[in-house]
Amino acid sequence: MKLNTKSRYAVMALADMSKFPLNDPISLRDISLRQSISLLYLEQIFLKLKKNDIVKSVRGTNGGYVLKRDPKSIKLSEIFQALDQKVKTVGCKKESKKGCNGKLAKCITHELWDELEVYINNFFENKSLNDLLINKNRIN
Amino acid sequence: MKLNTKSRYAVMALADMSKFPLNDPISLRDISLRQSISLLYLEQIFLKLKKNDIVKSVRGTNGGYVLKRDPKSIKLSEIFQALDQKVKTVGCKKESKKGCNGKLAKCITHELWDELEVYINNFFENKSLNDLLINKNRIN
DNA sequence: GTAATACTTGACTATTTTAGTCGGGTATAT
DNA sequence: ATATACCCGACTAAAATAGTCAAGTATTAC
Ligand code: FES
Ligand code: FES
Repeated sequence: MKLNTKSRYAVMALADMSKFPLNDPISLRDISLRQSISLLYLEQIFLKLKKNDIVKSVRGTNGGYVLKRDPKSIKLSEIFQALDQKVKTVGCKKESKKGCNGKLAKCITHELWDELEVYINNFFENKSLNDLLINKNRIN
Repeated sequence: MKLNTKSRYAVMALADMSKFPLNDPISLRDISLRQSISLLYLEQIFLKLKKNDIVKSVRGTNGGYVLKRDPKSIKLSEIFQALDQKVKTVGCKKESKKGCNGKLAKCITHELWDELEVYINNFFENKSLNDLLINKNRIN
């Protein structure tokens, strides 16, 4: 089980932003330099964050992105969702009656994996952007 | 975040086995048929389970695999480990002093991802094969 | 003793996913 | 005007996944 870079970078970038005065637009270029994330990749990521109302954009010189809400109210689960990222531990389609084996009942392990999915989603549900900043006295 | 089929099948196959009288060898062919998992793939999986002392093999006619220990004592974490499967949510090498950004300190989000890793591993650590069988009255 | 069953092992491969890049935009402040 | 910075779709190299294949060996049943 691996976490992909897109989600990781998204959280990293947003965490970076929330260390600065809110309402001040922050350019992706700055984030890119500070966090060593490819600018072009960040653009892709932020487009999705914007579409999902997590940030808003300010165009033109001195433009950039601004957090749309208080970091306290931005849950990690929202960020993941914004990037179309899902925790998928079951092998079947949840909506379907069929199991991962193609048969008409769910397999022996279905319940287990479902439980795991809920368990992991819980983690994301209970973390806000703000929770990352408790250590305000860090350098990076 | 996705779970791969190898881990999923491994647990499924072992769960299948633990529903039958222990000490009776069960052939992969049977498991393959019952659980609709490719026989050739199962062979690959069981080789690793064997190397990691989770099952033992009995060759020849009426042979198959036998659980080496009580299902109560086989933790999911062991099964995953046997298949070289790791939960990896951090972007960096844990042992290294460097962060995922190549810099000399760990990044802003490192602690978060590390926490998540521990959290997920906990789930696997606290589940045994036996926990899957509480519903003994299932068909599949 | 020979056939059938079933494990053993390493190598190989198609497909999918990931982790980005590229090109050509548009809007805004100075 | 011009530089900055967001916007957007399409593209691609590389890695991971999900298997398959070939060529065995050991054991039991007849
Ligand atoms: S995981 Fe849902 S049926 Fe197997
Ligand atoms: S995840 Fe470890 S340094 Fe970024």
